[in-house]
Amino acid sequence: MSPNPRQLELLEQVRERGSVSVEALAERFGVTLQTVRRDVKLLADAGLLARFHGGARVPSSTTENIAYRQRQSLNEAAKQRIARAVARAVPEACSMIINIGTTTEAIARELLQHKGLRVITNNLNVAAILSDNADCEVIVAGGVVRSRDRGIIGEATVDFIRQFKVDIGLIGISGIEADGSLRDFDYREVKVAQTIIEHSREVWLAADHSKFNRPAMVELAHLNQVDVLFTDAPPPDPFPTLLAEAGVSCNVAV
Amino acid sequence: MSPNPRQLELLEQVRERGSVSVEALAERFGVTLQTVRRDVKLLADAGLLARFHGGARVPSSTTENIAYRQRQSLNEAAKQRIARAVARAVPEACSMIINIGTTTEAIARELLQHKGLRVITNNLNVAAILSDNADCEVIVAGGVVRSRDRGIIGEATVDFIRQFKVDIGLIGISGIEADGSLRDFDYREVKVAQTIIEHSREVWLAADHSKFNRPAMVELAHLNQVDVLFTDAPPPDPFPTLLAEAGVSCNVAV
DNA sequence: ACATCTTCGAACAGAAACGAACTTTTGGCG
DNA sequence: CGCCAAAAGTTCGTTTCTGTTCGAAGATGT
Repeated sequence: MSPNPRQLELLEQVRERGSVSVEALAERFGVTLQTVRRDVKLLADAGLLARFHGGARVPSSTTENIAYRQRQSLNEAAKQRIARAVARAVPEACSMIINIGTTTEAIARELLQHKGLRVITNNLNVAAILSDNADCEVIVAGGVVRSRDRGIIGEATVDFIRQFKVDIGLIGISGIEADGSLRDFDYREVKVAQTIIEHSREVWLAADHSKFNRPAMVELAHLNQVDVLFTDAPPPDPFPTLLAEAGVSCNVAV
Repeated sequence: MSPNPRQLELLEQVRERGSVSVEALAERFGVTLQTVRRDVKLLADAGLLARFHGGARVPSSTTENIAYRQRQSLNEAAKQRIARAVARAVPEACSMIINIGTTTEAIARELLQHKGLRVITNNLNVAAILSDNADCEVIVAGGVVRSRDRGIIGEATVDFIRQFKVDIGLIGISGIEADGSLRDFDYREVKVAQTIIEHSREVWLAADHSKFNRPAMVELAHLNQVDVLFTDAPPPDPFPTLLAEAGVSCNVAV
């Protein structure tokens, strides 16, 4: 089978929103319900999506996973903008480590056209996305898979990442506090992120505006370990000062 | 093949716009539809673009992936039966290593209801499937991701797997020859499979009937390293004798 | 459990796209 | 100028896609 653009976009729609009704899809593409059903059946048979009475959704869907997908569609536009800005800044043929997070997944999608990348990641979704880029060597870190977001964490993951040293370490986080500390919720994920920072020549942080002043439990790092911050809106006080003191260049995506 | 200027520009057009209709291309170049089709066919055969009914688009390996998915639907019923048989045989709360293959993915789906499993895999798809089982610890092996089937292969993968010793090693293969040798196509995958065999207390082989007498390049192992064979039809001669000699118990799924 | 409203899927028909075979044009080259 | 080969155009039977219709299957509310 060779899927046509409509079918590919259908897939994208479903992946973006988690689930879409047949009717909405028919409307979107200006075709009849029956045609959408045919497309959906085709893609479902290929295992690329799952169907339910009235529509289609992403194939994997525990409750947790859906929650994650929904979080993914939160601030979707902001994430997209950040992702594009990051992708523009990434040179061709460089090596990177990319960690867990909905923003980093958006970035991975934007990197599909880059040539000669070598990407190490502890995020199954990032690995799956980038494995579609024939001109990108994807290395996935070993370790325990967390079902919530398909992140790979744990001691083994840390050991695995230690083997490398890359040009760019790209991390997403849960929160930045007013003292300049970067924080996350899961202790084991923090360990991985710290290792990524240590093994990157340059550290890029991707965080949309909702992350500023958002509290999280575990301290991961401090702003002065970061080289570039990518975000979607000018940071609120006191962050401009903090960023300047820490020598972080701030890239606000428009 | 030596593409003419029009064909080169056609390629460029497709890459720029993602996908273009045959008609638009014909218009663009002032030639007939048939000529465009000839060009498109040529470029598609060379793998430089993918075609769909009505036009052409970039050969995103989502497409290759779909080809893989379709292979998955080949002998689907047989694989499903094998998968169910394997799942019935897997005790609760055991540890396993599962390798690459469409059959092993079907098995992963059947294991979604098992409790207390600990699964190590070098297959991103298996990892993704089983991560939906909240009561299953999934460990993914680190290494290079092969875009064709999202298998993880290479030296790092071998090293990673060496850390473990599990109850059951579950492998799928490309072919079993009449001398009892198990074979596959990719050298690096074979290395991984060998390591899995070494680090499993018991080796289970899943192979549908199409695998018997199917030639493949690289020798992976021999039947006498296998403890149980799961298949969907009684093996043809001379395999019954071979299996008996090798002490392999054969489980034919009905 | 029943009635009702949706959604689904099979079957058919018209339209569009395809591919094979054949013809025409184009551009050397003796 | 005439010949030849390669590229492009033409024609036509075949395949693929899409919309339509209608009975079956699935959801929903009482």
